[in-house]
Order: sequence, then structure tokens, then C-alpha cells
Amino acid sequence: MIAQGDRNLGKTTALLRKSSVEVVVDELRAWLLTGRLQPGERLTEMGLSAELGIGRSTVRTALLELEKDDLLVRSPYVGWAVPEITPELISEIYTLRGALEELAARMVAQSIDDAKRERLVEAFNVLDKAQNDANSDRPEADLNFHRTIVELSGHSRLITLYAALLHKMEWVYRWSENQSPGRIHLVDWHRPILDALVAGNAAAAEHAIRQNYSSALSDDLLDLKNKRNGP
Amino acid sequence: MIAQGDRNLGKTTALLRKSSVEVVVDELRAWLLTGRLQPGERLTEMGLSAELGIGRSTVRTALLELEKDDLLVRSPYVGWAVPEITPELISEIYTLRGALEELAARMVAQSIDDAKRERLVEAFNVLDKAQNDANSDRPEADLNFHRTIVELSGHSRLITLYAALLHKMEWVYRWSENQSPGRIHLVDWHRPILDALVAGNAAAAEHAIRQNYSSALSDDLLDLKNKRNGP
DNA sequence: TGAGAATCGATTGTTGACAATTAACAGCGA
DNA sequence: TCGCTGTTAATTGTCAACAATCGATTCTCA
Repeated sequence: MIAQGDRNLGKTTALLRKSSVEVVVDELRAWLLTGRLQPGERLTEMGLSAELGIGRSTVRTALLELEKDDLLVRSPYVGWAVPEITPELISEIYTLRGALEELAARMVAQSIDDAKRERLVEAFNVLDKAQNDANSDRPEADLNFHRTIVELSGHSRLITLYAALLHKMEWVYRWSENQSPGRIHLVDWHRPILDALVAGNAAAAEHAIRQNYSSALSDDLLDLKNKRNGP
Repeated sequence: MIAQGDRNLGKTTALLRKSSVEVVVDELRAWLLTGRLQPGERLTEMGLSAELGIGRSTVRTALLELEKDDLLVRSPYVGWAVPEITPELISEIYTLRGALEELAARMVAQSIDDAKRERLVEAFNVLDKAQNDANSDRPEADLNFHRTIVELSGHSRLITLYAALLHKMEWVYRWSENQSPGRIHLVDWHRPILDALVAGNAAAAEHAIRQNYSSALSDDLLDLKNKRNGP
């Protein structure tokens, strides 16, 4: 159960306070990311309401929000379920992500300045370090690098849209990482992106992004296939 | 007020029946598209509930859905409002739309066949005819051509995402059209897209799409600027 | 025995009431 | 007069009860 006090910690400003709906959304997202909810698992509004100690309408609103991000699927009058992870899903997420990142990269390259260069290099260094550190959170470092590019674009709608997609991406990412922890995403894949952005070369940045997600996609698909045919 | 019977027309299958929330969503969208709701206008859940004769919670759910598409904005504990139309908004919508359409065009070009060629040509002909007919619904014809490309991609998530963006696009489009009805979007802009797609040339299709929305964007921005400085 | 209809439990869809929060306003004091 | 404070009306946030619907199970009848 979620303690009521959890959402009343920051009383100073309205921005810090979370609504009950947000609390539930975050909680369920965490359940998905940590694997507490598995693909195919069923959920009921009543059950969650009782388990979380929060009104069913509030839970319902949270579920509707997660549905928008494709993190849950709804069957009217039947219930909710965690979606399955399929090759089609992975393909679609990667291509969509790629299209959005290409746009972001173009915009960043065209508006590059020292402040943006600094943030990009910083994010890249985190990624570089995470690559050689077994204890690090590699998914987080990877996703953070890409998120940085999108945020530096300054395109508010793109940022919002990408954030929603990122939730789904992270879920798939961590699920894959659990299935085969040793999998390696080369840092080398990211260096051309950084170089092109820092140089302000929009076309090169776009090309590097496409190269990056194409490789990652085929890598992930191959991995998923092996896992299915294997043990 | 919305008659209760409105949502019970199609009883044959569950797919045809609309929930009350969907009815309200469609109704409010229509209000936006027809200009019954103007940019900057305020809305209250209570008021809409009374006006539509539908429970406030249902209205609220509908408003939350429209908020997801950026068709309405919410201020917690204060109310709802129709967003303003700004140059930044138009820029963002066009670039986002462009990024999604580029992806769609690539996929269509790579998977082109006779059935798809036929649907593309058909959509183009409607557009062509609408261009020379003053009584036609030009926004619809234009948007339909682009929507056709996206749907032919077969990318389910892309289609969903684009549909949401399309609502916002159509709203801006029709608003602009009302502001300056004589504005012309040349059919010639669309022909290179059709040609490249039919030929299965992904790179050319991508280029044509970008050309198209870049031109349309600068055209719209110039138009908006003139209207503001004008009368 | 088997196919179709009727029933039933479970779950979501919808609603109105109550609680929490906000913004505006009036009143007060310096 | 200006700025602060408490009050208040209005609005959303949250909740639990009732209605509608679905899927499975049972019952009926040929």
C-alpha cells in the first residue's frame, strides 16, 4: 500500500506535490521496470485499488495514462494487461525512436553552441564510463545520452513525445537486459553522433543516428530470436 | 445536450458502439474544428457536464484524453482552456509531422506494390480535384493524402501517433484556413512525393516529403505573421 | 450426447457527493 | 495608499455506490 504521506512531502510549491494519480502512475511504471509485472500479466482496477489503498477512479485514471504510452492495454469490460514483447514491437519502437532522434539531432546540430557541446560531452562521458563498469546502469546511461540530444533540441512537443516513447523503450530495454545481461552496446556506435553534433553537421548527425538505431535494432532482434529458439 | 441514443446506434458489435467518453471527445473535437471553441477560451468540467447532460467524471476523462493530444490544456484546481496558436506551435507541429512522414514514406517506398500504388494515386487524384474546386474540402484532401502515406507504412505505432498529431494539425489547419481562406497549397508540391513513392525510391520520397513540409511551414508562418501585423 | 439459451459472477463504465485547493476579494494595519 | 492576511466562492481531485457489459458456466431440450 502507498502511504498517504508519500505525496505530501514537498509542501512548499505546487510543482513539487504529486497528485494521487501521479503516485500510482509512477508506482506502476516502477513495477513494470523492475519486472514485478511481467508481459502478459493481467490487472484489475479493483485489485489495484485495494492493494494500493487508493480509490478505483484514481487508479483508473492512472491506468488510462499508462495506456497512452502503450505500457498497458485495455479490454473494455474485461480488464487490463501488460503487453507482450514481440519482434514487431521492438522494430516499431526503434524506428519511431530513430525518426524522432533524427529530427532532434538535426535541430541540435543547427543550433549547437558551447553550452550544448558541454552537455553532450558530459552525457557521452557517463556513457563511456558505464561501458567499462560492470556495476553501472548501462541502460540508463545509454538512454540518457539520447534523451540529452532530444532535450537540447528545445522542441517541446518532440521532448514530450519522446519522453512517452522513452518509458516504453526503457521497459523493453531492461526486459532484454534481464534476458541476456551480457549483451553489449558499443560506445563506438555513439561517438559518430557526438562528433557530428559537436561539429554542427546536421546531415552527418542524422546519418550517425540512423546508423546507431539500425545496428541496435538488428542486434536486439537477433538477440530476441536466439532467446526464443534457445533454452 | 447530447441525446443518449446517439451512442447506441450500432448495437451489432462492440467495436461500433461508442462509450460516453468517446462521444464527448468527438463532440469537443468538433467544437474545436468548427471554431465553436476559440483559442484562449476557458472550459469547466461542471459547465460541460451540465451542458452535455453527462456526468462530470465522464467529461473529465474526455478532457484528459484531449489533453494528451494537446488540444486542451489543464491548470490543476483552476480549469481547462483551449491553447493559443503561436508560431512556435506551428513550427513544432510541422517538423514533428515531417519527421513521422519521412519515416512512413521510407517504409512505403521500400514495400511498394500495385495495391499501394493504387491507393496513393487515388488519394492524389482527390487532392488534385479538390485543388480546382472551390467548394471542396481542401484541408481534408490534403491531410488525407498524407494520412494515406502513413497508413500504408503499416507501422501501427506510427499510425496511432500520427493520428493524434493529425487532430492538432487539422485544428491549426482549419483555423488558418478561416483566417485567410484564399491561401493556396500547390498540388505541385505533392507530385514529387507521389512519384518517388510509386517508383519505390525511398531517398527521393524522404527528400520530397521534407521539401513539402518545409515549404508549407514557411508559407504558414509568413501567413500568420501577415495576419497579425495586418488588420 | 451435443448445441444453444439462460444464468451468474466478475469487472469495467458512469455517476453524484464530499474533500482539497486555488484565485480573487475584502478588511486591516502601518 | 500600499501591502499583507484571512475569508470565501468556485473549481478540480478523490472516492464509493450503482448500472452496464462480458465470459464462463450451467441448464434445457432435441
